[in-house]
Amino acid sequence: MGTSTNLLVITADMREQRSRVCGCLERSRTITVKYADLACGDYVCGPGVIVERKEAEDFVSSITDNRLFSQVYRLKAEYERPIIIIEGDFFQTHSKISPEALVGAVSYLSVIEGIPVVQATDAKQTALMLEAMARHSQQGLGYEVALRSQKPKDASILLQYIVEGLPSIGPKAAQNLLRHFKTISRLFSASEKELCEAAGIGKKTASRIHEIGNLPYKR
Amino acid sequence: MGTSTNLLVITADMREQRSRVCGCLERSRTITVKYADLACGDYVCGPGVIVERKEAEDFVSSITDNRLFSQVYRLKAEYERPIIIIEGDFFQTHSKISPEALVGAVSYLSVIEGIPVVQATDAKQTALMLEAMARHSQQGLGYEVALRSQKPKDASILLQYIVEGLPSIGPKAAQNLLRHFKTISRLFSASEKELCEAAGIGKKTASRIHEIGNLPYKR
DNA sequence: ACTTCCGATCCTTGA
DNA sequence: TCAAGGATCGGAAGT
Repeated sequence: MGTSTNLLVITADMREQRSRVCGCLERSRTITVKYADLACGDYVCGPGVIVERKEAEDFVSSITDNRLFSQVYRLKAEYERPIIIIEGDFFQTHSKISPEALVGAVSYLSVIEGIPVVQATDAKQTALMLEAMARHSQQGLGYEVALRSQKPKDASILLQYIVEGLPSIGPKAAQNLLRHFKTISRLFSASEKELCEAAGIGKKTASRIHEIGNLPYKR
Repeated sequence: MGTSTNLLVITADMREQRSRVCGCLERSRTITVKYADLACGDYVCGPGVIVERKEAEDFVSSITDNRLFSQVYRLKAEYERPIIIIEGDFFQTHSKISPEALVGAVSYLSVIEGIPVVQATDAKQTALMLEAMARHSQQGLGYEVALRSQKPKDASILLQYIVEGLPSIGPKAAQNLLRHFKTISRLFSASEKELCEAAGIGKKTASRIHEIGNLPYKR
């Protein structure tokens, strides 16, 4: 078919510049690679399409140390269609993580977060995949793309994120505190006794929170 | 064991009944397998979650004879969240299809259709995956993922860490804010104008901080 | 992601 | 009514 006309652009994160994937992409005739400092993700393949590329080892360790989940949170906040590409076989890493955890992670991403998880065998295949994604998202396939609707960006999750910074406060306690005090400002002006009134917050936790809120910064 | 309470149901298509996948599923303690004549797809893992399972060879031939696309159409028409599981390595089939076409198909499914394409090595892994998907779609995670982890222990660093949770506030700005206000409590009770007095904080950042500190939590 | 472990919270008892 | 005990929840750390 009388081919294509428009130039395809992929914007890659600076840190990926020296990767084999970028090497392959730059060799491609149909793709122009640009570089930028991306706040999250590694490759922008088209409007709203962000790809986070992870080598198998890195995928596994990002599960282990919780990086994956905060990354997903940011990807979803900034782009319509985040995609994760895993390079290599993550069941074959030398980590002691259980297979259930790996399967669970993929299921979590697909079912709960709605993020496609694509597996590639090597950098070359990743590059090929990125190229196809760029083509699809920039030129479409002849008809309009029906993207799943994205939830309106939720500021409440941001508040929770901040409150979770407090020691011994996880997601549950953060939600309870915010439900009770409504705003962060009020949360930090509350007395120890008032803090106890929030569900799940006892004397001990209350005093810890209060202490930190009023602890003078030394430096 | 005390685990869960509600049992998980997966509805499989009749034609899958004698497959190894169903064998594995039926052996599972947590899953109940039911059978039905499904109009499309192979496994219903939860409300709106349909899985189409394809062995590598079948995946490839479904591309060449265009079956894949009509199947996807039906899956999307009937279910909220279609997922495709490919069993085996589809780059290793005996078909003459080009790698580009394979990669292109996966990209199409992910980018344009928003359908996760999950690769499994064998029937057992497929079963494991189905189980996780059933659990996630029927019961959710069962817990909440922590937005932040590895909180620092040292007091001053902790304060900085908390303040860094604010959007567009990095280490530098956090330090400046804390030096100026000394405590988190005061920082969050400050007015917009007062916030500007801290080094490196302009009108825009100040208003952002103030906004977040007084933003009511919705949930 | 999952599992395990431990401390904090909450709930019941019983004096 | 309140303190002591145990059941439960939630956070943190490890795989």
